[in-house]
Amino acid sequence: MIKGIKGVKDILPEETPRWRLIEETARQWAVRYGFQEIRVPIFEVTTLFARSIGASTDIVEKEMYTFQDRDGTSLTLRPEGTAGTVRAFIEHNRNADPLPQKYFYMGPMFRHERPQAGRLRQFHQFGVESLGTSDPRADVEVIALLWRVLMDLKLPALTLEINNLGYTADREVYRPVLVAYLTQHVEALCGNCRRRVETNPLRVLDCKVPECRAATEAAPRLADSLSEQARSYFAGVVAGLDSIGIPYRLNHRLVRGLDYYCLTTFEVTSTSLGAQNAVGAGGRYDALVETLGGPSTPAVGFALGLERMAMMLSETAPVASPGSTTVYIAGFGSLGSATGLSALEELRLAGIRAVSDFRSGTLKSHLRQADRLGSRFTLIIGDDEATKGTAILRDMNTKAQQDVSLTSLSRDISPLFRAP
RNA sequence: GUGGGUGUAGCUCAGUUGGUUAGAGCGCCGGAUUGUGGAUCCGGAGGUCGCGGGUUCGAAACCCGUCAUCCACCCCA
Repeated sequence: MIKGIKGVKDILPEETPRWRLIEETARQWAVRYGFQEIRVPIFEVTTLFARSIGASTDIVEKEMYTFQDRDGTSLTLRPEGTAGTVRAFIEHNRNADPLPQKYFYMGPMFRHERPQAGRLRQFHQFGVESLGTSDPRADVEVIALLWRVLMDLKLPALTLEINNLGYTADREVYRPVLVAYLTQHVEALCGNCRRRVETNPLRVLDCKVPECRAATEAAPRLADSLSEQARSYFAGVVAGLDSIGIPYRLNHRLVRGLDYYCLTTFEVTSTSLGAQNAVGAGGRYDALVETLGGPSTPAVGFALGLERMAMMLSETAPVASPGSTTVYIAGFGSLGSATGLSALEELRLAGIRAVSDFRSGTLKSHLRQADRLGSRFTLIIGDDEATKGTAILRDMNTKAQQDVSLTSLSRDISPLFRAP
């Protein structure tokens, strides 16, 4: 038997209603906030991701699905959505259009990781990018959108945390200060963090190991090394969130895993998720457009993990059965089944959801099918009815039956499905 | 990449200290008199016990390997 790939899942019909709810909610809020949908390719040249995400990040170093095209160029299945969106923005000269350009996207992403709860190799994200505004209110707008989507879906136990990463120059001031402190306390750090002191000291602050957390409790804070400009920008974000009532927590340890972030970063986690507890996260990335060869353009964005949202939603699954709007056609006997087929088509053309089971040859088995499918009505057409040019319409709840004429079928049945 | 748990019917799982035709519930198909569903009763289909070796008179069970899957580390949405 040919099986699916490790970490790549089928979303079966029982789950798709939940997915549609998530997607439609996200789309609706994005549009309300003035974002437009963009659809970018699922694969790009490898250098795009290496340059944007950061060559020394885990994603680029060991998680990308990279392969050679027939002409030898290196291509990669997108591990996230920002790079492609920014590439499209540059390539199509969208900065020549009225700014800001605000996009949202939805679709599969690919990362070669070891699968676990809430982590797959093909997973799905909804994301937004707001390009061209360097006002704190743009950050607030994006965070608000993120929060509203999650609130609308009533996802449980959420916390929004934000932090100020400052400008690149600020971090360069802070880095040696932090490294000096960490070197004094190396013995207290976990093995991983000892290595990180060299490679990526900021991430030590984000370590979950209790010893590391204790050791860095008294560490000098990035906030104290920030320029006046960075501070006042962040103050604007915080004030904006306050004024529109978005609840957040400051977390000076919050460090994102992608290199392109600066200033505002944020993350929403849920305690109902397991180890992979981040539902959505994002931040500002003012330098990225230029890094990728475009005009200097400030930007903010976020991404939401759709699988993780679906996991949380399943606890309060609001799946409605479609049966309440269905007519089941029970056509049996040689003439009856032929007539049933045309009745099916007629109702469908009239906009009514009509189904039948072509394996059923007896009225009894038809009714069992109709019941199992949860159909609201069954239209019975045996040979007798077919010769008379009529059918019996049975209400499956009340068992009331009435004759209907086959010549006026859709006209007679349509009113039954009007909203009361 | 590292660690731990689990692999028996479509699904959820039993299966005694190794013992002969491997079970249940749900689901599926059919029947309970001729054209009327759900309940009940009856019957039926469906399993290389993940795979490959080994121990043994005998393995679903014990041992080794392997694969898959789940969870965790790591990392991230």
